[in-house]
Order: sequence, then structure tokens, then C-alpha cells
Amino acid sequence: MAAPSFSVTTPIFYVNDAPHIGHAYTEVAADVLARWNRQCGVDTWSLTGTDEHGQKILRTAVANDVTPKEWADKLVADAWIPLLQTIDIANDDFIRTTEERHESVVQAFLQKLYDDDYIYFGEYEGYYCVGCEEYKQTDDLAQGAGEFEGQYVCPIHGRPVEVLKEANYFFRMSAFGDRLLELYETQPDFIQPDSLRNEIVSFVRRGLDDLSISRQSFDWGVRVPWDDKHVFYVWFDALINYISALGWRADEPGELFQKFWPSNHIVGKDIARFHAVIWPAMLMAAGLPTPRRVFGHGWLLVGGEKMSKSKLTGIAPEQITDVFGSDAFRYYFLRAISFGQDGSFSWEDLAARYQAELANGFGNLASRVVAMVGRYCDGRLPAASDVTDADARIHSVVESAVERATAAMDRFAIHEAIAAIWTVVDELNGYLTEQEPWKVAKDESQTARLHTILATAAEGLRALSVLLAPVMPKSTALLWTALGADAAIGPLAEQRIDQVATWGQLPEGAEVSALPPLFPRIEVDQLG
RNA sequence: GGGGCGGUAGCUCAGCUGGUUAGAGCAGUGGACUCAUAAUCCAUCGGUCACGGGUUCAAGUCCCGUCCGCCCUACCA
Repeated sequence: MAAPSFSVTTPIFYVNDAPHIGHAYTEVAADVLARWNRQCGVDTWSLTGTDEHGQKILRTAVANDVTPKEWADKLVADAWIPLLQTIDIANDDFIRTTEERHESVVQAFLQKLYDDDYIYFGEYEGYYCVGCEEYKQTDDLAQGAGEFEGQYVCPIHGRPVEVLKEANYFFRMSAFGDRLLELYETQPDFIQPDSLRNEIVSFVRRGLDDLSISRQSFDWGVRVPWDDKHVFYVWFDALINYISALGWRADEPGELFQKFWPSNHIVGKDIARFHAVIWPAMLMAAGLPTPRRVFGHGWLLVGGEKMSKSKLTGIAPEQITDVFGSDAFRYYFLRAISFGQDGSFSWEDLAARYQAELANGFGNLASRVVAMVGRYCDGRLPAASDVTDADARIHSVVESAVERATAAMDRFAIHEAIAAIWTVVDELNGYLTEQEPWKVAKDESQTARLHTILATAAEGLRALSVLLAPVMPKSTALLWTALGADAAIGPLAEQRIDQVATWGQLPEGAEVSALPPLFPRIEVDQLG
């Protein structure tokens, strides 16, 4: 049997404008899943990247008086790569659709479909919205007013649509309806969450049309290999990134592809259909395995409305990380929002959770334990001796948290996993208050008891560091070092989640060093 | 037009196949404690479960209707 492996992708982001917290949310979720699996000892691979073709980018570039490639290069360098730094993403690869390694795979993939008669030449006429990059049915359109009087306008972009008549290549997607339904049936978690699955299933049940997959009205795209007057439609080009990055070839699948395909796709629910219908149909046509899972997360609501780039309600991730840090960003969005559902964002809620959960809960817990080991044990980790029910209870809470968090992460229920882990924070704070080590320390006959309490608390922090490392890599690393764990048992990133509940890993005498506040209080006037 | 989702404490949300006095976190209030980032711990206040009917011994939980918010999707023209 092959070694367990896990691969996860984000959508590749359209480089037409700057990243907002919705993009960052997707990135963080995928990153946490990747880091978690990696620390479970699973061979893991995570992918993100940028989507750089299409008419919209061409037009934006022209408007800015640069070539589309120059425009894309600039945004990738100035905005999208830095985003990954801002929110601390540890991706294994970053693919750009303008890279040769991608374009050649797109051509090979579609050539194969063409050779096997899944692609044919046809004609299409319809209303086309440049903003959406897609054809619209008339009922999807609004009547224009004012300067656009008498024209159809796209309700999303508020701009008139264009009538296009194109002779294009079409993909025979209509042939795959039954096989897609069978896929949804036999693999119920192929599309998650269930609400989204239901939508997709009923969409496919109504029957699928063939898809126009090429354009000849402009040339910013991957050239159709058998007809150089055409370029591929941007979505067809883009979806293939998931296997081009793995080095797939028509004749030679390649090592990465063999090992990591099929991947798990994390996407916003608005593009779930591309990933759960079109993409698997393309893969079926090519005779390749369909994705492991397509998970559509919800939208971030700001003031009750979907945050969107076209409505300019976007918040830049740095606005948050500059004040609260990347760990808090990662924690907040994954903890406060049920993964898969829409979630409200507000500065008030962010600040409140930062204060209550990170500063007062986890951060302060770390401070008090480390400070007591310093004060009462000269900074040397003490050993536990006679274990009371209270001590044993800490251990069992950790065991239960690991079990529940692992089960939740397997379902991509990230918020549930974090909630399960957080029971350890709450339990430890209560344990310390009840055991009153500061009182025990005043009685010299109770030194053994004092040591047991502090050793138990430190073990709890060790477990928390490991369990929370995927979510908050920076602060847990600080805590890990302060506990002396780095020197005693090795780097945090190498600690296994499936072994974290084994008690007593921190050795007696480990050097516990001072710890600055992990989540310093934020003054109100620092808020954006 | 059809289908789906949501409307539960000030805020954000749990409440599975109907079953004792509807829950959590935060915020508020009172108390305990001092190791810690004026942190922690305990207690407590707070809801006609959108509205109106119905089924049932029993409904937030099922059925019908209405209102509000959102999503998917058709047709006539």
C-alpha cells in the first residue's frame, strides 16, 4: 500500500487587482490543512498560484499602457507573492499560468481531448460580459439605465454586455452528466459542504450543455495547438494548473502526479461549479482520476454584505496583520467562522476575540506557566511525581482534544478542530486556579506537589504548541522555544500530532526561558 | 415561476432522527484569587426560538401559509 499522502490546492488567483481578506482566508484554510496533515506524518503537498490570462487582464494592461505579461509580473511580485508572506503561508509550489511548464501541459491535455473527439468546432452567439469572462443568458441581465439606456448590462459589473458571435471549439461536457452524477453518488464527500453538494447535483441533473472553450477575438491566452488562430478560454487554461504544477504529461504522468493526485480543492463557493462539474468532466475525458474533494467555503460578510472586489468593500490583509499579526489573522478567520458557511467579519469581533481568546486565554496561560517555572524552579522544568485526579484529568482532556480535532480536520471542519483544541486552554487555566501552585510554593514540604503541578501544566503547553502550530506557527514556535522543547526534543514543525498526547515528553531539567507576551494587548487607537 | 438556505439571549452562533425548567462564547453584573498580558476562576442577569395556523400526550425541532435576507435555476416574451 502506498504511503499516505495529502495534497491541497487553493484557486489560482486572478491577477487583475490586489488581494483582499477573502483571498487570504482561502489561502490560510488550505495552509492549515496542509500543515496539520504534515504534522500528522502524512506526505503533504500544497499548491497556490495565479491565473494570468484572459480578456479582462489584457484590457486592464492595455489601459495601463503595459503588456499583459508585464502587468501580471508586476501584480504577482508586488501583491500576490507578498500576500503569502503577510499571512505566513508555507506552500510547496506557486504556479503561474503564464509559465511554460503550465502552458505546455494545457496544450498537451487539450490536444489529447481533441484527438479523442471530446472537442469539436462550432458556432456560438450570445451576450458576453467581459468582467465575468462569460456568456450570459438574457434573464441573467438587467436593463441598462442612464448612459446605458436600451442596452443589456451585467448585474454584477453594471456595464453593458457585448454581443459576440464566435466560431469556437467546444468541449462535449454534455456527455458527462451521468458519470458526474455517479461520482457525486458514490463519493458523497466529493463536494462539501452538503448544501453546496445539493446545489451542484440538482444543477447537473437538469442536464449539461457543451462548453465553448476557445476564443479568437484576442490572443492573451494559451494557444490552441491545432489551430493557432484560437486561444483557450481562461477557465480551461486555469483549471489545468492543478495537474500542470504536479508535472503531469500525456505520455508520462510523473512522480509528483503519481504521488499527490488527486488533490483536495479548497475554493470559494462561487466557483465551486467550475471545480465540481467542469473540471472533473475534463479529467474524465482525459482518462484521469477526479479530484479527491472539492470544498466550497463561505463568503466573508462585511456589514452583512458579501465582500467583493467589484464593489470595493475589500479589506487588505495587511490592515489586519499590521495590528494583530499573522497568527491572529489565521486564528480569527478559522475559529470564528464555521468552515463552509458564510461568516461576518467586523473589527469589533476580531478585537474582542483577540483579547479574550488569544491574549487572555492562550497567551496569558503561557505567561503564567513559564513565569512560575522561572520563579519557583529557577527556570528548570521540574518532574511530576504522584499524579492526582486533577493532573490525570489534564492528560485526558488533551487526549480527547487530539482525537476530536483529528476527526474534525479529516472533515475539513477546521473551526471544530480549533474549538476542540481550545478545551485544553480553558482546562489548564482552571487547573492552575484550582491547584494554586503559588500557595503550594510557600510550603516547603509540598515541593513535590508544586513540581507535579508545573510539570503537568508545561506538558499541557507542549501539547498546545504542537496542536496549534498549524494555525499559529509563529507564536507556538516562541512558546516551544521558551519551554526548552526545541533543545530537548527538536523543532516544533517536526512534532507529530498523532503522538502529542503521549505524556511526559518534556524532560526534567529542560531550560525554560522567559517568554514575551505572545499576544500583546492592543490599544484601541491602533485599530484601523 | 421552481428549488434551496437562513431568520434562536445586546453580539456571533450551537441546538441530530420532536420529549423534562432552550444552550455556548463574548459583552453586562456580583464574588474569589494574585502565578500571569488589571490576566484567571466561580456565580449570575438576559430569549413570547421571525409571524399566523395545524398535527401531537408533547414542537425551536414536523406540516401549511405569511413576512424578511440570501443563494441556485427556468420559462414566457
